[in-house]
Amino acid sequence: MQSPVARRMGPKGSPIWHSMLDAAEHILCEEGYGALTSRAVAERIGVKQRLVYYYFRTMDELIVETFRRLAIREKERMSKALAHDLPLREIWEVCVRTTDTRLVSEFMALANRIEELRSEVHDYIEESRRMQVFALAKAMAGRGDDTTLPPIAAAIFATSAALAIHREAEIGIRAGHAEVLKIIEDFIARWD
Amino acid sequence: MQSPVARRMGPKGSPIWHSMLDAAEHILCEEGYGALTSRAVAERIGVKQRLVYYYFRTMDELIVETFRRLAIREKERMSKALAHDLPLREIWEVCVRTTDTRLVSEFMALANRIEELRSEVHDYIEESRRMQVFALAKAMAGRGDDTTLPPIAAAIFATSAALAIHREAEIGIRAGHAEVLKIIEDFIARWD
DNA sequence: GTCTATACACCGATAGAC
DNA sequence: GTCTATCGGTGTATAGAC
Repeated sequence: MQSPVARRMGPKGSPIWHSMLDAAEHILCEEGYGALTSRAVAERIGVKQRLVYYYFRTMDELIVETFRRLAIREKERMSKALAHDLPLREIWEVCVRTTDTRLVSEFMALANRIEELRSEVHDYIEESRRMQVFALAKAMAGRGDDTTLPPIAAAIFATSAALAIHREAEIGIRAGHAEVLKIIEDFIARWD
Repeated sequence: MQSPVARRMGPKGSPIWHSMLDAAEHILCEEGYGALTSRAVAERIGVKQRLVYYYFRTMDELIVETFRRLAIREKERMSKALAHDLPLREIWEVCVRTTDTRLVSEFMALANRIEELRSEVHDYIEESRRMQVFALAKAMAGRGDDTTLPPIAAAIFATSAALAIHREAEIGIRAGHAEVLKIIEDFIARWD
Protein backbone atom coordinates (compact mmCIF):
# COMPACT_ATOMS: atom_id res chain seq x y z
CA MET A 1 0.00 0.00 0.00
CA GLN A 2 2.85 2.39 0.82
CA SER A 3 5.53 3.47 -1.59
CA PRO A 4 8.78 1.60 -0.98
CA VAL A 5 10.86 4.76 -1.01
CA ALA A 6 10.05 7.48 1.51
CA ARG A 7 9.01 10.63 -0.28
CA ARG A 8 8.85 14.17 0.91
CA MET A 9 5.25 14.77 1.95
CA GLY A 10 3.09 17.75 2.77
CA PRO A 11 1.65 18.29 6.23
CA LYS A 12 -1.59 16.54 7.10
CA GLY A 13 -4.24 19.01 8.21
CA SER A 14 -2.87 22.08 6.44
CA PRO A 15 -5.32 24.38 4.62
CA ILE A 16 -4.43 23.00 1.22
CA TRP A 17 -4.71 19.43 2.52
CA HIS A 18 -8.26 20.24 3.63
CA SER A 19 -9.12 21.92 0.38
CA MET A 20 -8.04 18.77 -1.46
CA LEU A 21 -10.39 16.70 0.69
CA ASP A 22 -13.13 19.25 0.02
CA ALA A 23 -12.55 18.84 -3.70
CA ALA A 24 -12.54 15.05 -3.40
CA GLU A 25 -15.82 15.12 -1.51
CA HIS A 26 -17.39 17.37 -4.11
CA ILE A 27 -16.23 15.29 -7.07
CA LEU A 28 -17.25 12.01 -5.44
CA CYS A 29 -20.69 13.41 -4.76
CA GLU A 30 -21.32 15.05 -8.10
CA GLU A 31 -19.54 12.76 -10.54
CA GLY A 32 -18.69 9.53 -8.76
CA TYR A 33 -15.40 7.88 -7.98
CA GLY A 34 -14.66 7.26 -11.63
CA ALA A 35 -14.11 10.99 -11.97
CA LEU A 36 -12.07 11.35 -8.81
CA THR A 37 -8.61 11.78 -10.30
CA SER A 38 -5.59 13.67 -9.12
CA ARG A 39 -5.98 16.01 -12.09
CA ALA A 40 -9.62 16.76 -11.28
CA VAL A 41 -8.79 17.49 -7.65
CA ALA A 42 -5.91 19.75 -8.64
CA GLU A 43 -7.92 21.64 -11.21
CA ARG A 44 -10.76 22.22 -8.79
CA ILE A 45 -8.55 23.99 -6.30
CA GLY A 46 -6.36 25.69 -8.88
CA VAL A 47 -3.06 23.91 -8.42
CA LYS A 48 -1.05 21.52 -10.55
CA GLN A 49 -1.60 17.79 -10.47
CA ARG A 50 1.81 17.08 -9.04
CA LEU A 51 0.87 18.79 -5.80
CA VAL A 52 -1.76 16.19 -4.99
CA TYR A 53 1.03 13.63 -4.77
CA TYR A 54 2.92 15.91 -2.45
CA TYR A 55 0.07 15.71 0.05
CA PHE A 56 -1.05 12.13 -0.59
CA ARG A 57 1.04 9.08 -1.45
CA THR A 58 -1.68 7.57 -3.61
CA MET A 59 -5.22 8.34 -4.67
CA ASP A 60 -6.44 5.60 -2.35
CA GLU A 61 -4.86 7.45 0.55
CA LEU A 62 -6.70 10.61 -0.43
CA ILE A 63 -9.97 8.68 -0.53
CA VAL A 64 -9.41 7.11 2.87
CA GLU A 65 -8.51 10.48 4.41
CA THR A 66 -11.62 12.01 2.89
CA PHE A 67 -13.78 9.38 4.53
CA ARG A 68 -11.92 9.61 7.80
CA ARG A 69 -12.49 13.36 8.06
CA LEU A 70 -16.16 12.91 7.22
CA ALA A 71 -16.53 10.16 9.82
CA ILE A 72 -14.93 12.31 12.50
CA ARG A 73 -17.29 15.14 11.64
CA GLU A 74 -20.35 12.89 11.88
CA LYS A 75 -19.22 11.25 15.10
CA GLU A 76 -18.75 14.66 16.65
CA ARG A 77 -22.28 15.63 15.69
CA MET A 78 -23.58 12.47 17.36
CA SER A 79 -21.42 12.97 20.39
CA LYS A 80 -22.81 16.46 20.85
CA ALA A 81 -26.33 15.07 20.42
CA LEU A 82 -25.68 12.66 23.29
CA ALA A 83 -24.99 15.59 25.61
CA HIS A 84 -28.35 17.15 24.83
CA ASP A 85 -31.43 16.98 27.13
CA LEU A 86 -33.28 14.79 24.68
CA PRO A 87 -30.39 12.79 23.21
CA LEU A 88 -32.62 10.35 21.36
CA ARG A 89 -34.43 13.08 19.49
CA GLU A 90 -31.18 14.87 18.72
CA ILE A 91 -29.35 11.80 17.50
CA TRP A 92 -32.24 11.02 15.20
CA GLU A 93 -31.95 14.54 13.81
CA VAL A 94 -28.31 13.81 13.03
CA CYS A 95 -29.28 10.62 11.19
CA VAL A 96 -32.00 12.35 9.21
CA ARG A 97 -29.87 15.35 8.26
CA THR A 98 -26.82 13.41 7.36
CA THR A 99 -24.37 13.18 4.51
CA ASP A 100 -25.65 13.15 0.96
CA THR A 101 -26.56 9.57 0.09
CA ARG A 102 -24.70 9.84 -3.21
CA LEU A 103 -21.55 10.28 -1.20
CA VAL A 104 -22.51 7.35 1.02
CA SER A 105 -23.08 5.16 -2.02
CA GLU A 106 -19.69 6.03 -3.45
CA PHE A 107 -17.89 5.22 -0.22
CA MET A 108 -19.78 1.94 0.09
CA ALA A 109 -18.75 0.96 -3.40
CA LEU A 110 -15.17 2.03 -2.78
CA ALA A 111 -15.07 0.09 0.48
CA ASN A 112 -15.57 -3.07 -1.55
CA ARG A 113 -12.12 -2.68 -3.01
CA ILE A 114 -10.02 -0.51 -0.69
CA GLU A 115 -9.19 -2.54 2.38
CA GLU A 116 -8.14 0.44 4.47
CA LEU A 117 -11.41 2.18 3.71
CA ARG A 118 -13.39 -0.92 4.57
CA SER A 119 -11.77 -0.95 7.97
CA GLU A 120 -12.56 2.74 8.50
CA VAL A 121 -16.18 2.20 7.53
CA HIS A 122 -16.38 -0.75 9.89
CA ASP A 123 -15.10 1.33 12.80
CA TYR A 124 -17.38 4.22 11.95
CA ILE A 125 -20.52 2.07 11.86
CA GLU A 126 -19.67 0.37 15.13
CA GLU A 127 -18.89 3.63 16.89
CA SER A 128 -21.95 5.47 15.64
CA ARG A 129 -24.20 2.56 16.49
CA ARG A 130 -22.72 2.40 19.96
CA MET A 131 -23.80 6.00 20.47
CA GLN A 132 -27.25 5.38 19.05
CA VAL A 133 -27.77 2.39 21.31
CA PHE A 134 -26.55 4.37 24.29
CA ALA A 135 -29.14 7.09 23.67
CA LEU A 136 -31.89 4.52 23.10
CA ALA A 137 -31.09 2.38 26.10
CA LYS A 138 -30.92 5.38 28.37
CA ALA A 139 -34.27 6.72 27.17
CA MET A 140 -35.99 3.34 27.35
CA ALA A 141 -34.62 2.51 30.78
CA GLY A 142 -35.88 5.79 32.20
CA ARG A 143 -39.49 4.70 31.74
CA GLY A 144 -41.17 1.35 32.03
CA ASP A 145 -40.38 -0.36 28.75
CA ASP A 146 -43.46 -2.16 27.51
CA THR A 147 -41.89 -3.06 24.19
CA THR A 148 -39.79 -6.07 23.35
CA LEU A 149 -37.70 -4.10 20.90
CA PRO A 150 -34.02 -4.32 21.82
CA PRO A 151 -32.28 -0.92 21.47
CA ILE A 152 -29.77 -2.25 18.95
CA ALA A 153 -32.56 -3.52 16.72
CA ALA A 154 -34.32 -0.18 16.95
CA ALA A 155 -31.09 1.54 15.94
CA ILE A 156 -30.60 -0.73 12.93
CA PHE A 157 -34.20 -0.38 11.77
CA ALA A 158 -34.21 3.39 12.10
CA THR A 159 -30.86 4.12 10.51
CA SER A 160 -31.26 1.70 7.63
CA ALA A 161 -34.74 3.03 6.90
CA ALA A 162 -33.45 6.61 7.02
CA LEU A 163 -30.72 5.77 4.51
CA ALA A 164 -33.13 3.92 2.24
CA ILE A 165 -35.73 6.67 2.08
CA HIS A 166 -33.09 9.31 1.45
CA ARG A 167 -31.72 7.33 -1.44
CA GLU A 168 -35.16 6.61 -2.82
CA ALA A 169 -36.12 10.27 -2.59
CA GLU A 170 -33.09 11.09 -4.72
CA ILE A 171 -34.40 8.93 -7.54
CA GLY A 172 -37.96 10.18 -7.23
CA ILE A 173 -39.64 7.62 -4.99
CA ARG A 174 -41.79 9.00 -2.20
CA ALA A 175 -44.38 6.30 -1.39
CA GLY A 176 -44.38 5.19 2.23
CA HIS A 177 -41.71 7.59 3.38
CA ALA A 178 -44.05 9.74 5.49
CA GLU A 179 -45.42 6.60 7.16
CA VAL A 180 -41.95 5.39 8.06
CA LEU A 181 -40.91 8.74 9.48
CA LYS A 182 -44.09 8.98 11.52
CA ILE A 183 -43.51 5.58 13.11
CA ILE A 184 -39.98 6.46 14.09
CA GLU A 185 -40.96 9.86 15.43
CA ASP A 186 -43.85 8.43 17.41
CA PHE A 187 -41.48 5.87 18.86
CA ILE A 188 -39.06 8.58 19.93
CA ALA A 189 -41.88 10.67 21.39
CA ARG A 190 -42.78 7.83 23.74
CA TRP A 191 -39.57 8.41 25.72
CA ASP A 192 -39.55 12.18 25.93
CA MET B 1 -26.39 8.92 -25.10
CA GLN B 2 -26.62 7.20 -28.49
CA SER B 3 -24.03 7.37 -31.23
CA PRO B 4 -25.05 9.79 -33.97
CA VAL B 5 -24.31 7.32 -36.75
CA ALA B 6 -26.17 4.02 -36.76
CA ARG B 7 -23.76 1.15 -36.37
CA ARG B 8 -24.14 -2.52 -37.17
CA MET B 9 -25.07 -4.18 -33.88
CA GLY B 10 -25.16 -7.73 -32.53
CA PRO B 11 -28.43 -9.36 -31.49
CA LYS B 12 -29.71 -8.68 -27.98
CA GLY B 13 -30.26 -11.89 -26.06
CA SER B 14 -27.80 -14.07 -27.96
CA PRO B 15 -25.53 -16.40 -25.98
CA ILE B 16 -22.52 -14.13 -26.31
CA TRP B 17 -24.63 -11.12 -25.30
CA HIS B 18 -25.56 -12.96 -22.12
CA SER B 19 -22.01 -14.01 -21.45
CA MET B 20 -20.96 -10.37 -21.67
CA LEU B 21 -23.54 -9.46 -19.05
CA ASP B 22 -22.34 -12.37 -16.92
CA ALA B 23 -18.81 -11.01 -17.16
CA ALA B 24 -19.98 -7.50 -16.31
CA GLU B 25 -21.82 -8.77 -13.26
CA HIS B 26 -18.79 -10.69 -12.09
CA ILE B 27 -16.39 -7.79 -12.55
CA LEU B 28 -18.74 -5.30 -10.88
CA CYS B 29 -19.11 -7.59 -7.93
CA GLU B 30 -15.48 -8.58 -7.49
CA GLU B 31 -13.62 -5.45 -8.55
CA GLY B 32 -16.07 -2.57 -8.68
CA TYR B 33 -17.26 -0.37 -11.50
CA GLY B 34 -13.84 1.21 -11.93
CA ALA B 35 -12.64 -2.12 -13.27
CA LEU B 36 -15.61 -2.68 -15.55
CA THR B 37 -14.00 -1.91 -18.89
CA SER B 38 -14.65 -3.24 -22.36
CA ARG B 39 -11.20 -4.85 -22.29
CA ALA B 40 -11.91 -6.62 -19.01
CA VAL B 41 -15.26 -7.95 -20.23
CA ALA B 42 -13.71 -9.18 -23.48
CA GLU B 43 -10.80 -10.85 -21.77
CA ARG B 44 -13.06 -12.63 -19.30
CA ILE B 45 -15.06 -14.33 -22.04
CA GLY B 46 -12.10 -14.85 -24.38
CA VAL B 47 -12.92 -12.49 -27.21
CA LYS B 48 -11.38 -9.29 -28.48
CA GLN B 49 -12.33 -5.91 -27.09
CA ARG B 50 -13.85 -4.75 -30.35
CA LEU B 51 -16.63 -7.30 -30.03
CA VAL B 52 -18.06 -5.65 -26.93
CA TYR B 53 -18.82 -2.62 -29.09
CA TYR B 54 -20.54 -4.83 -31.60
CA TYR B 55 -23.05 -5.89 -28.95
CA PHE B 56 -23.28 -2.63 -27.01
CA ARG B 57 -23.13 0.92 -28.27
CA THR B 58 -21.40 2.19 -25.14
CA MET B 59 -20.23 0.85 -21.81
CA ASP B 60 -23.16 2.63 -20.15
CA GLU B 61 -25.51 0.61 -22.31
CA LEU B 62 -23.85 -2.60 -21.18
CA ILE B 63 -24.23 -1.52 -17.56
CA VAL B 64 -27.90 -0.67 -17.97
CA GLU B 65 -28.59 -3.98 -19.69
CA THR B 66 -26.79 -5.82 -16.93
CA PHE B 67 -29.02 -4.21 -14.34
CA ARG B 68 -32.14 -4.74 -16.40
CA ARG B 69 -31.51 -8.46 -16.70
CA LEU B 70 -30.82 -8.71 -12.99
CA ALA B 71 -34.01 -6.78 -12.16
CA ILE B 72 -36.10 -9.05 -14.36
CA ARG B 73 -34.61 -12.07 -12.65
CA GLU B 74 -35.39 -10.71 -9.17
CA LYS B 75 -38.90 -9.62 -10.08
CA GLU B 76 -39.62 -13.11 -11.40
CA ARG B 77 -38.47 -14.60 -8.11
CA MET B 78 -40.84 -12.29 -6.24
CA SER B 79 -43.66 -12.94 -8.62
CA LYS B 80 -43.31 -16.68 -8.05
CA ALA B 81 -43.24 -16.08 -4.31
CA LEU B 82 -46.60 -14.31 -4.53
CA ALA B 83 -48.19 -17.42 -6.00
CA HIS B 84 -47.07 -19.51 -3.04
CA ASP B 85 -49.36 -20.59 -0.11
CA LEU B 86 -47.45 -18.35 2.28
CA PRO B 87 -46.50 -15.46 0.01
CA LEU B 88 -45.24 -13.24 2.82
CA ARG B 89 -42.82 -15.83 4.09
CA GLU B 90 -41.65 -16.61 0.57
CA ILE B 91 -41.15 -13.02 -0.47
CA TRP B 92 -39.09 -12.43 2.65
CA GLU B 93 -36.94 -15.40 1.66
CA VAL B 94 -36.35 -13.71 -1.68
CA CYS B 95 -35.27 -10.50 0.08
CA VAL B 96 -32.97 -12.34 2.44
CA ARG B 97 -31.35 -14.48 -0.22
CA THR B 98 -30.92 -11.73 -2.73
CA THR B 99 -28.20 -10.34 -4.91
CA ASP B 100 -24.77 -9.79 -3.45
CA THR B 101 -24.78 -6.44 -1.70
CA ARG B 102 -21.49 -5.50 -3.31
CA LEU B 103 -23.31 -5.62 -6.63
CA VAL B 104 -26.15 -3.57 -5.17
CA SER B 105 -23.70 -0.94 -3.92
CA GLU B 106 -22.07 -0.67 -7.31
CA PHE B 107 -25.37 -0.20 -9.11
CA MET B 108 -26.48 2.41 -6.57
CA ALA B 109 -23.30 4.38 -7.12
CA LEU B 110 -23.62 4.04 -10.90
CA ALA B 111 -27.25 5.15 -10.79
CA ASN B 112 -26.06 8.50 -9.47
CA ARG B 113 -24.47 9.26 -12.79
CA ILE B 114 -26.20 7.18 -15.47
CA GLU B 115 -29.63 8.61 -16.03
CA GLU B 116 -30.97 5.58 -17.85
CA LEU B 117 -29.85 3.34 -15.02
CA ARG B 118 -31.43 5.61 -12.43
CA SER B 119 -34.74 5.26 -14.21
CA GLU B 120 -34.41 1.45 -14.30
CA VAL B 121 -33.60 1.34 -10.59
CA HIS B 122 -36.59 3.55 -9.87
CA ASP B 123 -38.93 1.23 -11.76
CA TYR B 124 -37.43 -1.83 -10.12
CA ILE B 125 -37.85 -0.50 -6.59
CA GLU B 126 -41.44 0.57 -7.22
CA GLU B 127 -42.39 -2.73 -8.82
CA SER B 128 -40.78 -4.90 -6.18
CA ARG B 129 -42.26 -2.83 -3.37
CA ARG B 130 -45.67 -3.13 -4.96
CA MET B 131 -45.36 -6.91 -4.75
CA GLN B 132 -44.11 -6.79 -1.16
CA VAL B 133 -47.01 -4.58 -0.12
CA PHE B 134 -49.46 -6.85 -1.91
CA ALA B 135 -48.23 -9.86 0.04
CA LEU B 136 -48.28 -7.95 3.31
CA ALA B 137 -51.69 -6.37 2.86
CA LYS B 138 -53.22 -9.71 1.90
CA ALA B 139 -51.77 -11.47 4.93
CA MET B 140 -52.71 -8.70 7.35
CA ALA B 141 -56.25 -8.34 5.99
CA GLY B 142 -56.92 -12.05 6.39
CA ARG B 143 -56.70 -11.75 10.19
CA GLY B 144 -57.73 -9.04 12.56
CA ASP B 145 -54.93 -6.51 12.31
CA ASP B 146 -54.16 -5.22 15.79
CA THR B 147 -51.11 -3.26 14.66
CA THR B 148 -50.98 0.24 13.32
CA LEU B 149 -48.13 -0.60 11.00
CA PRO B 150 -49.03 0.25 7.40
CA PRO B 151 -47.93 -2.49 4.99
CA ILE B 152 -45.77 -0.12 2.97
CA ALA B 153 -43.88 0.96 6.10
CA ALA B 154 -43.36 -2.67 7.06
CA ALA B 155 -41.97 -3.33 3.59
CA ILE B 156 -39.56 -0.42 3.79
CA PHE B 157 -38.35 -1.31 7.28
CA ALA B 158 -37.83 -4.96 6.44
CA THR B 159 -36.10 -4.53 3.09
CA SER B 160 -33.85 -1.70 4.18
CA ALA B 161 -32.84 -3.58 7.32
CA ALA B 162 -32.13 -6.69 5.26
CA LEU B 163 -29.87 -4.73 2.94
CA ALA B 164 -28.09 -3.02 5.82
CA ILE B 165 -27.33 -6.18 7.74
CA HIS B 166 -26.11 -7.93 4.62
CA ARG B 167 -23.75 -5.09 3.88
CA GLU B 168 -22.56 -4.90 7.46
CA ALA B 169 -21.97 -8.64 7.56
CA GLU B 170 -19.71 -8.25 4.56
CA ILE B 171 -17.44 -5.89 6.47
CA GLY B 172 -17.46 -7.95 9.63
CA ILE B 173 -20.23 -6.41 11.72
CA ARG B 174 -22.63 -8.82 13.37
CA ALA B 175 -24.05 -7.05 16.43
CA GLY B 176 -27.83 -6.80 16.49
CA HIS B 177 -28.41 -8.73 13.28
CA ALA B 178 -29.96 -11.75 14.96
CA GLU B 179 -32.30 -9.47 16.91
CA VAL B 180 -33.45 -7.72 13.75
CA LEU B 181 -34.07 -10.98 11.92
CA LYS B 182 -36.01 -12.39 14.85
CA ILE B 183 -38.33 -9.38 14.96
CA ILE B 184 -39.07 -9.65 11.26
CA GLU B 185 -39.62 -13.37 11.40
CA ASP B 186 -41.89 -13.12 14.42
CA PHE B 187 -43.89 -10.47 12.60
CA ILE B 188 -44.30 -12.73 9.58
CA ALA B 189 -45.25 -15.66 11.77
CA ARG B 190 -48.20 -13.70 13.15
CA TRP B 191 -49.94 -13.95 9.79
CA ASP B 192 -49.33 -17.57 8.89
C1' DG C 1 -19.61 -12.31 -36.41
C1' DT C 2 -15.09 -11.61 -35.31
C1' DC C 3 -10.86 -9.76 -36.13
C1' DT C 4 -6.35 -6.31 -36.53
C1' DA C 5 -5.08 -1.90 -36.02
C1' DT C 6 -5.34 2.51 -34.40
C1' DA C 7 -6.77 7.48 -32.90
C1' DC C 8 -6.78 10.09 -29.14
C1' DA C 9 -7.55 11.26 -24.33
C1' DC C 10 -6.58 10.55 -19.74
C1' DC C 11 -4.63 8.19 -15.73
C1' DG C 12 -1.19 7.38 -11.63
C1' DA C 13 3.03 8.25 -10.34
C1' DT C 14 7.80 10.08 -10.49
C1' DA C 15 12.29 13.03 -11.40
C1' DG C 16 14.13 16.92 -10.42
C1' DA C 17 14.26 22.33 -11.00
C1' DC C 18 13.15 26.60 -8.54
C1' DG D 1 5.77 24.28 -1.37
C1' DT D 2 4.92 24.36 -6.00
C1' DC D 3 6.22 23.81 -10.49
C1' DT D 4 7.44 21.71 -15.58
C1' DA D 5 8.01 17.72 -17.89
C1' DT D 6 7.50 13.11 -18.72
C1' DC D 7 7.04 7.86 -18.41
C1' DG D 8 4.32 3.78 -19.34
C1' DG D 9 -0.14 2.20 -19.13
C1' DT D 10 -5.07 1.95 -20.04
C1' DG D 11 -9.55 3.80 -21.35
C1' DT D 12 -13.52 4.45 -25.06
C1' DA D 13 -14.66 4.11 -29.44
C1' DT D 14 -14.06 3.66 -34.47
C1' DA D 15 -12.40 2.10 -39.41
C1' DG D 16 -12.45 -1.34 -42.16
C1' DA D 17 -10.63 -6.30 -43.57
C1' DC D 18 -12.04 -11.13 -43.63
